Amino acid sequence: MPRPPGHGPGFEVRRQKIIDTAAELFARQGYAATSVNDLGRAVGLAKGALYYYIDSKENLLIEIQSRVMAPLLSRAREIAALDADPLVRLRLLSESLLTIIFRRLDHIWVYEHDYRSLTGDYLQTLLGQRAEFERLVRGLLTKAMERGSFRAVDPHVATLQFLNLHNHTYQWVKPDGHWDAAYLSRAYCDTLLRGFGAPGAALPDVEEAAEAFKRDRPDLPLDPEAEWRSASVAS
Amino acid sequence: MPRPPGHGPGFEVRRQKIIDTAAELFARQGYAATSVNDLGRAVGLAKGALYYYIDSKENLLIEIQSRVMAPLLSRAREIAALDADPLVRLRLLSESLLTIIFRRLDHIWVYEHDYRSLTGDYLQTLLGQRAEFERLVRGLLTKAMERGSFRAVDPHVATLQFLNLHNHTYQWVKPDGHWDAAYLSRAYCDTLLRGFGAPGAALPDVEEAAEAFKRDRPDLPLDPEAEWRSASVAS
Amino acid sequence: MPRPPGHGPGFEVRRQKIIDTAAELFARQGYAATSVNDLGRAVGLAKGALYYYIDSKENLLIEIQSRVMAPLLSRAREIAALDADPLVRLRLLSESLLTIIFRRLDHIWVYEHDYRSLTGDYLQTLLGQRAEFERLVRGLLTKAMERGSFRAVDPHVATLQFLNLHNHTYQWVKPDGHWDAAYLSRAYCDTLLRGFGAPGAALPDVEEAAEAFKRDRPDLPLDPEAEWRSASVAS
Amino acid sequence: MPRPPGHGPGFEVRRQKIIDTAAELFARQGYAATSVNDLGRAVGLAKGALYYYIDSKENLLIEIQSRVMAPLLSRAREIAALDADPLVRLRLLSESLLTIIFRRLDHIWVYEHDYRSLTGDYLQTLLGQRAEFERLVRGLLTKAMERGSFRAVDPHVATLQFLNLHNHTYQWVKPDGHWDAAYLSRAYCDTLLRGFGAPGAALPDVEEAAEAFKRDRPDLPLDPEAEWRSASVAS
DNA sequence: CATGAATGAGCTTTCATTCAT
DNA sequence: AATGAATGAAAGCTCATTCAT
Repeated sequence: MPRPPGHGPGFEVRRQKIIDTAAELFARQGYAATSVNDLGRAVGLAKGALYYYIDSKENLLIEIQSRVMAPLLSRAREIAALDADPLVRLRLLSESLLTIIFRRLDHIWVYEHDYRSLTGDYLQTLLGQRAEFERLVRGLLTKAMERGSFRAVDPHVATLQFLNLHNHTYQWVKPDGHWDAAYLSRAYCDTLLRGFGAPGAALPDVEEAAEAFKRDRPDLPLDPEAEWRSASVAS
Repeated sequence: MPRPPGHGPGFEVRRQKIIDTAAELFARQGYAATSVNDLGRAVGLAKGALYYYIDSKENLLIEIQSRVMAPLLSRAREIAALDADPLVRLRLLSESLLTIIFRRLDHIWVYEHDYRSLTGDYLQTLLGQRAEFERLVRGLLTKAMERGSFRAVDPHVATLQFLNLHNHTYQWVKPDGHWDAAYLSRAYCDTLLRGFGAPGAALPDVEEAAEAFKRDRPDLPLDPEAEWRSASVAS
Repeated sequence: MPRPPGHGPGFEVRRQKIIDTAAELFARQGYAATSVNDLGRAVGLAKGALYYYIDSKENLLIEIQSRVMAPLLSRAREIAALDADPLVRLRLLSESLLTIIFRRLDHIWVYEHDYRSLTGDYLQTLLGQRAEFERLVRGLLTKAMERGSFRAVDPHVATLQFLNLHNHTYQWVKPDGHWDAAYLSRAYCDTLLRGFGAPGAALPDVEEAAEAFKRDRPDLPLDPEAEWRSASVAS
Repeated sequence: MPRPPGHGPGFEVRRQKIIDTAAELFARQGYAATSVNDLGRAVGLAKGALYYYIDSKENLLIEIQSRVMAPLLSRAREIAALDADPLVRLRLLSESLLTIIFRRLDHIWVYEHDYRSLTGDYLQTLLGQRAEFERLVRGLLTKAMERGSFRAVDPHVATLQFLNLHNHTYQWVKPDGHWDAAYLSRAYCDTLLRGFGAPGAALPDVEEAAEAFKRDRPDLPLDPEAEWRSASVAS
């Protein structure tokens, strides 16, 4: 997103801080119920000054959506491409998704709640990205069925169960509670893998395999460096 | 909810129509983003005339929430009190919940999305009712564990999985699609009962038992007569 | 004020009741802050039915003003024309004015407070009537000076003192308190007659003379029959 | 009343101008009958911009009431505490009150007419301040009776006469007429002191004594510097 | 006589956005 | 880089009034 030329070094830092704060407010009060005034007060900047950093209120919403979508999709692509049992990949994908939810709960609230306030092109882009994520999940589930690990169920319905189970978590999770992403991911996958599992099939030790991957690549659930690289995600 | 005295016979009919329309608009655009003007245009009434039927915009939200909560909770209580295997009761509860979601998708959107726009007493009441529903689910899950049908898992986490799976459905379901509430309920419970099931336990034929109940009481998932009786739910 | 022809016998009764109630509400809440709805509720009539009896909200204000002005001015003319010492006539006029204030405090509130909400012709008429009342008072005061009962003071300023003293009473008087119109009138006139009195002049026993008049004509302060004859007052 | 931080130098000036204009409009049309739109038009500002300066319409009313009450009560306290004959103090208090009425006639209109539109805490505060003022007057009248300067009359009724006489002046006075506060005060006190005076008592030369005080303290009737300092009045 | 229903203008207030400085 | 000031549109809601029945 190109800016007018000649910005000082602090520009981007402050800009990111503003988006952070916006996510917090939008999550707490809703996008429509949060005023630009509220945001200005929260970041300690007069309304006029805010517009030096942001283009519009809707643009903030877009940025927040991107911040969720970009790392999520980039990690999902990577995990789906791993050379590992589909069950293990599902387990890793689950933890990656839950990790983002735990780390940036407010962004997720906005992502889940207010994406329908978006209009025009960006909404289309976003829906496309959501569809891609869904396809990645479905691909793994289908592979597990083909291998005989899972019963033959409608892959679409199975995918939606996977997504329901994970995506609704933001509604009640508390980031500083006594559960973490790894714990919940294990519990969810326990249910799903058994639930989808073919009657006779002996499921591999998914947990151990996932552990091994995470030992090698601690950034696998969520890259901490590029965490909020809001670079647009090529679809 | 008694109205000021002296309203003609058409009053209540039109009033219900207005609430219906409001649910539709709120679902599509969000509560905060829908103006009373929009609603007036949609029902073909000037803004002023609208207020002849409604008390306030927030009151519409309350009515919509009640229309979801009242039948849901009343049915849930009844099902939980049935003399049947907890697994069967879970299956019936699942279908009841999904039936409401299918029948009044727009109400559910509002119910799930905009309950945080409520203020004051009613919000407290609503949260209390949601908590009661959650307790009913947890009670059945716990009983299934005590009987040895389910593995010993954290009942709280199990409850949340049940709710995640069902409650997120509104996000993608299409009421006129090729799935119905019974089909989805079967799929969800297939996953959950197997997923939670104790390794050696032979699960009973839940589907057949549930069918029997529904044959006897076709209104069990959702009473069609009193469907939207928005009578307040005694807590 | 001619009505559409063919009104039943109860019409005028109910109409008067409505004006009474309006005066009560206007006095309590102010003319602008009282809605036609409030009035309807107070008289137990739907808004639509009200307009069968009244022409408009402003018209109510006019009627209330008339109900004060008509008896006040009619009595004032009569008293001013009496064959009696000007001091006695002032005393009788004072009591007449205070009697109206006590009897219809709410009308007086409206009269004093909201006459400026009137527009057009009627406001002019009303101001003319107020001026006439003022002239009657001034006439009596002037006569008292000419006779040497009063010091020579600016008659205009003296008149305004008389009016200030009486007309502001509505602000704090309580009709069911332990003072009545006669008591206050005596107190006010005590102050005024002594205050205006010429240094050497021996003031007559005004109280006794006034008593005599009232014995003969108990209706002198305020005609109870024609009390609210809202017939328009010829100016 | 500190404003949100960071207002330019012109802010307070314009703010005061707006309150002035509001007083003018409220006086002419009444508080309830004056719209924020009217006010905006009168000060040449769009409705939205007005709210940059004011908090609410009711707040304007509060400020106007304060502008009357604060200087009035502060001066009244000071005068009541003077070491002088109660009659002289009454004379000074009278002139102080009339001076405020002359100087800010529109504020007084609002003060007298629309105080009942106030709600909540501020109304209570205001009524308390009005009661205090009344107590100060009554105190002086009582002292004059104790000294034998005045006849023994009901102090409450005497107080109300003092207040009626002065407070109703706003109804007809014209600030640019040929009378001023000093003239009217002299006339009113002439009437009251003689009217209340004990039969045999030789009243001191109140006018001369009052003149002496005013020569020493030209700001005694009304401090011109802090004239509209709307600082809250400690009760 | 009286009602329920409707309207359109107006109310107070908040909003996202702009811009000269 | 940031501010104070301004705008015009729109928000939720109330109002006086009308009228078919």
